[in-house]
Amino acid sequence: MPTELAKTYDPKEAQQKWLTLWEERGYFHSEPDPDRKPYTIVIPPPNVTGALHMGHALNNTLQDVLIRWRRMQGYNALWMPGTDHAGIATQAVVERLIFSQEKKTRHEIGRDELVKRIWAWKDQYEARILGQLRSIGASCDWQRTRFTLDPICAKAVRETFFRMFRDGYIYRGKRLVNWDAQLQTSVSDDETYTEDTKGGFWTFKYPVIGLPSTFISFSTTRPETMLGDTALCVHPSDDRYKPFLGMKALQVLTGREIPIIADGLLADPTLGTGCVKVTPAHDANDYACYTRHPEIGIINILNPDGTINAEGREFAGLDRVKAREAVVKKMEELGFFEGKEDRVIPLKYSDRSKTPIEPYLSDQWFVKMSDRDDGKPGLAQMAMDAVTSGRVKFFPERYARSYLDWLGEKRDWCISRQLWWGHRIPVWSGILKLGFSGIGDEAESAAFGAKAAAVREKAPQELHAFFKAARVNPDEYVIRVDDNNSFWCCTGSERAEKALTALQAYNYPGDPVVKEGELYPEWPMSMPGFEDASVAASGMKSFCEIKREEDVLDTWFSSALWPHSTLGWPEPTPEVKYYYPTSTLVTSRDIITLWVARMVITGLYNLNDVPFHHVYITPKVLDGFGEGMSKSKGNGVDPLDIIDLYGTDALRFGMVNLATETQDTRLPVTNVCPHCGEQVAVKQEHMYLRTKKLTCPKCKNTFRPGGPWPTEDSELTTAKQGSDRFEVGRNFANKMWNATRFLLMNLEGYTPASVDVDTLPIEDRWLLSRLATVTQATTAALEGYHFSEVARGLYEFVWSEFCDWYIEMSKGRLKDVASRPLAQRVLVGVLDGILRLVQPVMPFVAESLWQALNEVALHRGLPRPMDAAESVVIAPWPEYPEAWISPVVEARFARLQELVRGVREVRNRYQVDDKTRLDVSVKAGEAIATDFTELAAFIGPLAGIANFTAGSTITKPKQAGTVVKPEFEAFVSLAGLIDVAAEVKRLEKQLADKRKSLDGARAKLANEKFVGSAPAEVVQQQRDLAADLEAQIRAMEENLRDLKEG
RNA sequence: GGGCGUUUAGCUCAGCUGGCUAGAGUACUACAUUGACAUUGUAGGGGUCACAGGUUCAAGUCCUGUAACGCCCA
Repeated sequence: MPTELAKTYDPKEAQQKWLTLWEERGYFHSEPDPDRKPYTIVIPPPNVTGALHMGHALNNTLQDVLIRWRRMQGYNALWMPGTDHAGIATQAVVERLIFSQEKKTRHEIGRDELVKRIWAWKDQYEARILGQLRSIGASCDWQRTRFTLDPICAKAVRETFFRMFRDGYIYRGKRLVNWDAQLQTSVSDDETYTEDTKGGFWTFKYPVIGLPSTFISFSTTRPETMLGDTALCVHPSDDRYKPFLGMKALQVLTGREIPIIADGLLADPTLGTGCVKVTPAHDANDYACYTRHPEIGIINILNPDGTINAEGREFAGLDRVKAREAVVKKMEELGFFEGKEDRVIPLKYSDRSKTPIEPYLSDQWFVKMSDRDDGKPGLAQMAMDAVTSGRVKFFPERYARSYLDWLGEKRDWCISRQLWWGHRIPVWSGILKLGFSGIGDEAESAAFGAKAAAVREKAPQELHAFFKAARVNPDEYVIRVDDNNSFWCCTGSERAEKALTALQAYNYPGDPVVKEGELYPEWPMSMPGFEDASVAASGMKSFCEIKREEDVLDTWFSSALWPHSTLGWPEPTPEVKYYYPTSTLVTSRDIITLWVARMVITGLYNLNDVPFHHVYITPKVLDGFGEGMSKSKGNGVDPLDIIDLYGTDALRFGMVNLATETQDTRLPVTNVCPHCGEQVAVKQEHMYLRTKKLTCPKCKNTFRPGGPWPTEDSELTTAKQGSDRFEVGRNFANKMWNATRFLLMNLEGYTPASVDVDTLPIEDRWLLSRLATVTQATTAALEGYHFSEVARGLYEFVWSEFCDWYIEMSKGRLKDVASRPLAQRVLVGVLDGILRLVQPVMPFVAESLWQALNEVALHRGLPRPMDAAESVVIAPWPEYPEAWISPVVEARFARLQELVRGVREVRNRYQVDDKTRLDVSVKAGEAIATDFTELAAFIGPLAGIANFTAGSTITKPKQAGTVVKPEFEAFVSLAGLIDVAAEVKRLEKQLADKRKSLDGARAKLANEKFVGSAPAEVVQQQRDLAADLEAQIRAMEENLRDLKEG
């Protein structure tokens, strides 16, 4: 006999043991195999800045459920893991760390060193995150782990960029970005937050040119931007200003003359003076106005560090805050200041540096999304078609709309980021050496123009010659001539990239390198690896320098390729051929646009096929107060705390259970007192890490509440966090554990054999009918991504049906030599099915019990026994004959349950001890009475009955508790125990309820329209209901009369 | 401002194409403690399904509007 199971399930032991075993046996590894159907998921790569949170736990649990289920179904299941380099987030974290430790900025340590440091950070955090994923049981193919910045992904990025550049999808343009003047980079909208800030609302006036003593007033919250004003703007219908339209005003600080224009979208006649200034380069609305009126021009007044540039004339060099003061002062001196009021203004801040954002016009690279007129498909339209045609489906369906709405705008995608951490843009700019000062007479200008044209024509030819000499094929690069005396060269291969890198580093003899302390300058004449090309390089360099773009690509550019880059594209690998397109993507709704849409675009563009067929959007886990969890709010929960407290199975069950259709779900959290284990509810005032110390109401010790604290507290232990929503899963695991424990204790003499379902006793047929139903429902729920239904269905079946009823009923049979073997077979067979059904959700407890069962009953199963798989992870997904499902059997069993529950209720009402056996008689129709008599052997023990009789002519004994049901009436003799007054009261209340229901049913039936228009079966249902109720009411009235008389 | 979603028992949620005498878990109450399980068992109390209209024989479910909350986009 095997060792007996412990009394409770120990998740920690199981987690460690099975993770090791699964990994050793390579169950999670997948290789292309044309004979089998693949099922593939690529993980949404978590970024390497931090730790996993509840959202990751949810998202990855659901992916794992799908993968484990499909693997059992026989698919060649691949779950591709990896992490994301998360450009700015990671760089900002590391920069902040370096600054706090060494007081150095990134400019001081330099690009190469910073990137080196970030790689070190990445190695550390990637390991941590992958470890966390493993600990939640994720059955990823770890051998295939990728990183968005690794060489394989880099190749895909370069190739995609190159193709898009070549095909004219990538262009360089101006764009108003959110500029972080502290970090000196643009940040995306979702890296900013808005906060109400004390500010001012100034009113100034500009003189109208040509009309002496005439001024136009306007207000602004940012006076310093006046330096960049290029127009005044009023509403076209505003009569006050109509005479001024077409005239000019004087920008008094710079002396520029600016037009007075009308724009209905920008100016609001009801606000302030009705006139606004227009600063296209420093305000989003004004920029939009500029795009409608490009003739007004656009002037950038800021340096990248936030100081005023030369356009600001006398204010140049001032910081933006100082500039504001100076501008206001000057306007006051000039007499153009009209007033100021204090005002609270919503101001945008950078999430990374916590400094105010400046809207800033800069050169950026874009991917063109709109339709094209050259016959090539528009990228946005392509991705929209994939969804409208059904090649990509969203679950729940409604999310297709956010996807289509967003893509429908066809806004170009800004892909450049002024960062050092990321894929550096593979483009070199050519800078022509023209030797022109920019100041000269017309003749000089003309000569210059001619020379420039010649050089512009010549430079690309020289570059082609260089590539030829460097043995780089013409299809490995693209040169595009710019209209700004320069050209762009995009490289599409590693060799081309190396060649240009060498060319950039190569110093033409005209540019000697003078090293500090050395007497003679260096005159490098050769390029390592490209020696043959040095002559061509010299030719090129004599009139043209090249320089690689400093910017890197938006992180989403590399994540957009994830479904194919991870498979090795652009190489024609067997993986790309076999696993692409992948099956399902599981992700959160806030990145449908940022990520999902872009994966579809690149998938279609690069491989001419969608990246996945299904997109399942996960719910969002909110805190107990309905707010989204976030690091800054400090209201997140660490999944590892949950694992520690309740076990991984419980975490996973909880996650699956909360994944409902409505999507948002609250997770009330407690702090677990580190001293006594008491759960202390988290209150809203604890948010934002405001509460640093809590006292346990039970043991009075103090601790620090759980949260994403940046550092350890030397004095207080930090509490772990819990939530009673995970107790359900923990208890469920323990329930299965104990059911198995019971079984193993009763398996002595187990012999496997086939069972003939038709000849099985009622309780077996009932259980198998339920098992088949639940199996079908579970499979269907998984197919439709109804995760919560999976959890609920299995919980209900295992706990309420298998444990509460079937196992209880089996206890008697197991003691009887004759019925024992069959009971054992069914118990073992059903448990076998349960463990397989549960495996995707709760793999650790399932494996523990599977292995235990394998020791004593390896050969098992229904209807025919077979050798069980060596691990439940690779056991086949259950499927049972449709014929097992029997409504008749289930109805019969439901009646039995009704009777047992009724008797128990009477017993409880009179507080009769469980050990005291009661006499029960049942009055029912002939067929039902016979049925009950046959089942008496079960009814007895379940309800604690001494003598049981059933028949159609049974009369109610005196002093009996009564149970009235539609199909029968049961009498529980309670000689001497009946409390007449209480019983009368109870019956009267029940009668009132029944009469009310009956009135409802009768009203319906009396309504001709109902009888006439409702479906026949619904009408019949009401008739049956009314008849049932009438019979019950009659019986209850009779019982009531009896009581009152007796 | 536009879009999407939510509002059902103290709490967390089911309730899909209308047929409900509105469910589950948890919390609460009572009883039960030596043979699977107190991470348990048995039973009980607890809801005008946010509000107002409408459609329908019939509305928690469909439609319109209102309110509150959440998310996304401007």
